[in-house]
Amino acid sequence: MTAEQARRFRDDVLNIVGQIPRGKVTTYGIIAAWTGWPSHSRMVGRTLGYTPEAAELPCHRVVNKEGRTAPGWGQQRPLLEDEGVRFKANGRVDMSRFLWEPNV
DNA sequence: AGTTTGACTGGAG
DNA sequence: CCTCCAGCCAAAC
Repeated sequence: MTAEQARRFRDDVLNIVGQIPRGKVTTYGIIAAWTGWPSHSRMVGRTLGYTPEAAELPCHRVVNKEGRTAPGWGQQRPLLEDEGVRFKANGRVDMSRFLWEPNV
């Protein structure tokens, strides 16, 4: 991955996160696939955690594919519940109802 | 330049 | 439900 590609990847990730509607969530894998780098789901998480601009975005609306919130970020669940996202008894987001995917 | 590290995923036990 | 492992791969050590 060249520096140029890395920059576009980061920009795409941030752009997508900014488009997640209130009350919806999406996954690292979906974002990675949409950028054209489907095997970079871990890079999506890294980008959100280490890029300052991510703080301006609703990055709490990004969860893993099983609907689990980010480790070490206890505020994420309350933030989601405040905007209507329901969690199942097992502590995971009800993905069948709240998953959002980017429009092509 | 080699090793470790994850805001991941999928499968095994 | 849990943990562990393999594959993943750029970034941080």
